[in-house]
Amino acid sequence: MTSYQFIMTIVPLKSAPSLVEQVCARLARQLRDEMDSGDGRLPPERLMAERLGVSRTVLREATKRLESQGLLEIRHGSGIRAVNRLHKPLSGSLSLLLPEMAERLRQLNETRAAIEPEIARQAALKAKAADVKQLRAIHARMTAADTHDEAVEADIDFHRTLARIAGNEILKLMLESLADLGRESRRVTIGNVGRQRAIDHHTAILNAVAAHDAAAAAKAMKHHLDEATRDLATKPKTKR
Amino acid sequence: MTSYQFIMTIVPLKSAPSLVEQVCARLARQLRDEMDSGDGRLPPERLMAERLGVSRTVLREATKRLESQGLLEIRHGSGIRAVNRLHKPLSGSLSLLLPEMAERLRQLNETRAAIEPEIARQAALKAKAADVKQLRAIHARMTAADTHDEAVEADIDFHRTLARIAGNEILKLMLESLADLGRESRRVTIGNVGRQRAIDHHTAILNAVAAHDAAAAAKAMKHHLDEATRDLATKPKTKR
DNA sequence: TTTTCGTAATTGGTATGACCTCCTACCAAT
DNA sequence: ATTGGTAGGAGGTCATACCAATTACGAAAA
Repeated sequence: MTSYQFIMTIVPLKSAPSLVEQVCARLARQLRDEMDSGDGRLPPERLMAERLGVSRTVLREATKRLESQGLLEIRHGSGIRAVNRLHKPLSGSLSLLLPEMAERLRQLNETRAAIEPEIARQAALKAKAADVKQLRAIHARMTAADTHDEAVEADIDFHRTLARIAGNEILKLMLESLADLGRESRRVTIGNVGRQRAIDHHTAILNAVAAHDAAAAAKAMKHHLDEATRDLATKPKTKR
Repeated sequence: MTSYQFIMTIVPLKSAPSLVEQVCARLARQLRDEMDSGDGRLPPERLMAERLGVSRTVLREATKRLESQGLLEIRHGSGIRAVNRLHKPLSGSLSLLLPEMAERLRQLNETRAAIEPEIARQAALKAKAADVKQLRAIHARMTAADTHDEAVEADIDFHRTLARIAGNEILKLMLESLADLGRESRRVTIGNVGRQRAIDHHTAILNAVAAHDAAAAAKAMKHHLDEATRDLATKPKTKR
């Protein structure tokens, strides 16, 4: 056995995690373990740093990172609180990846066409009575909306609730991440002319979900998105 | 007009962005504009801080955030360089959302079943000769793989390349983000028994893409993923 | 008693300087 | 040509001081 062979079996040492990394991991773990407690307010920076035995610099860098990950909200003068905005990082990535609006919308619709029929299908398989009731309430809200913003929020809420019912956290997170990207295009797809049709589409989807008809739900969702894609293709005057 | 009506039209002031936010935006913009220059090395922290007219504290917090977003890599003692790891944030979110392994795999497969047939379909519509040639090379690599790790990398590369060919950055990013989640499950799906079958499935997908048969590509991919899901359901002994 | 105003206290944001620790480049010795 | 040692560069951490936004509280006015 030569000395080279001995050296080749030595595994490279892994560098020790920095204090910032350690504090991040610690805080993330605590956030998960105590996620239902109180109003989510965290102690002040200075106190947390002291308790963890690190400098305020380390604590600040750690909290900044967790803010970036969508786990914390930091407010100047108010304090830090726990939030659940895990879609935020992907929204950020997508904005960086696709700065050009037209191409962003094209890819967005293509992506939605891939995932939302499956979401609708799963929702139809899994919906309970309370779920259907909630969908109807949102649907009524969208029907009764007085302003465009109200209609947009109801529309997004409808889709979001389907994702929740579908029970797949990954798809739900993806849809949530896409929501901000798609907000502007809804000005076209559910403007005065398109809104009634969107409402009709939602009705078909809702009925299929209530009836636990997975195939019909997927089909209705696909139809809804195909029509929206067509709208956007024929009305290129969306504002930036 | 009452004074209340006047007050109701006053829009709340938006707080000025902090220096950290401004530096983040500035650096992100510069990273995008100069993304092809050199080895991606950024100047030292102290120098960047001086040039931007801010303290090193602000610069550090900003770079930490950009690291968290997958745009930078920071190495103690070596410096900071630009990277493209936009999938990193979503990978992180997913790990936080789904700590439990079995449920993570179930949802992962469900998600892949939604998006990968569409990726295969688009790839079939858009593939050029060079794309097909690349897929064949990867395929040959997977066929000839001596170790499990080689096979896994080739498998992931095959799927990743289909996503690139498909030309949808959103779907590509999502698939990239899922790759780490799915690495362990491939120990089952392309272990010694399953590998030949996975290779056969890839062959069918590759042939459909080469023939620009979108429907066949989507169908072959769906079949591939359904079989993988079945494998995982019958072999629950995946290691943590 | 209720409402409004002013101020102190709290809490995050920024700057500075010092020092520690890891990594790289370079020179001297073998 | 190779190896070992060291200086210098670059990120990591700490402490302190001060700035800026928000909240809480007490006093004054209605």
